[in-house]
Amino acid sequence: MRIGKVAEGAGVSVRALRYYEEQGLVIADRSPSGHRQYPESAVERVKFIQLLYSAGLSSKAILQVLPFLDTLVATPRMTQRLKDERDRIRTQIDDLTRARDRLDELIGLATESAISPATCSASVDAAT
Amino acid sequence: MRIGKVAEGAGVSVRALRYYEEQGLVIADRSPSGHRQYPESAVERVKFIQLLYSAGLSSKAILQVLPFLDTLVATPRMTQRLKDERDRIRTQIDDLTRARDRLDELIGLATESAISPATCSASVDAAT
DNA sequence: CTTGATCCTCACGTTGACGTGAGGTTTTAG
DNA sequence: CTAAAACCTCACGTCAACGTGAGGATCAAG
Repeated sequence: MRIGKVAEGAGVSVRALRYYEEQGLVIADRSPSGHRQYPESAVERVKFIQLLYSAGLSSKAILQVLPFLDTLVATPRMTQRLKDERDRIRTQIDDLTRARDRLDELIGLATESAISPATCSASVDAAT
Repeated sequence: MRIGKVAEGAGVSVRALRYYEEQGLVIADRSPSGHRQYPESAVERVKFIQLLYSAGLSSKAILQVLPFLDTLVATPRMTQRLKDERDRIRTQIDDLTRARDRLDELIGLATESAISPATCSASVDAAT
């Protein structure tokens, strides 16, 4: 597979794939002419990388976790990193949940005050 | 209240408070000598701003929803913005939850392979 | 053989929320 | 009164994950 197809399949840009290689996250063979050659599995791998990025992991953090996908052997260091990141994600979920609840409150108040057409006409009626 | 106390109370840097003012998120009076003067309520306000930042809102987005806190009057535009951001946070929570679950899987596999001391000695026993 | 699509390697540009001095004034504790 | 602490305004630095040309080679189709 060439880079364009992988990009399309994984839903990322070609530039992103080159960047991932630069970071050591994806390894690509080269054709004699220098074009990158990816195995089919690269698409899934990149999707997983994207998942971790969207979860807020840095390239370095991903780099420390990815080898496990390949070898299925975890050093204590890798296991710890996995747990650390999971815990970080947990607290971030909690933060987001709090923020969402606060926004829900505000939206409640906002839509309440938005009934003002009726409320307003009522008070206008009362005023007249 | 002066800037240092607000920073301490809200758990942010002095620089951050100046930045918030620059963005129009916090308004501060000035003493005759030019020092910023905040009302007590500034601490809670800044905490709320931090909550929104940590939820991924940009300064501009915060600027569009904050007036509601002051006036308790929401324009349709503000209400829509509130809903948009809440929905964005919802999907982000979903993304994070998926990522957390994937990591939990991996941690499961990792700790499983980490029982290898016993497993290993067992297989060593079997091998001998 | 040619041309348009795809690929390559530099290498600088972008964005947001601050960090970090530089150089100077004001406040406060003793 | 004096020194340290706190404050002020510029204004440049940072960091990560790419975006965006520049300038050129390679590939697939007709």
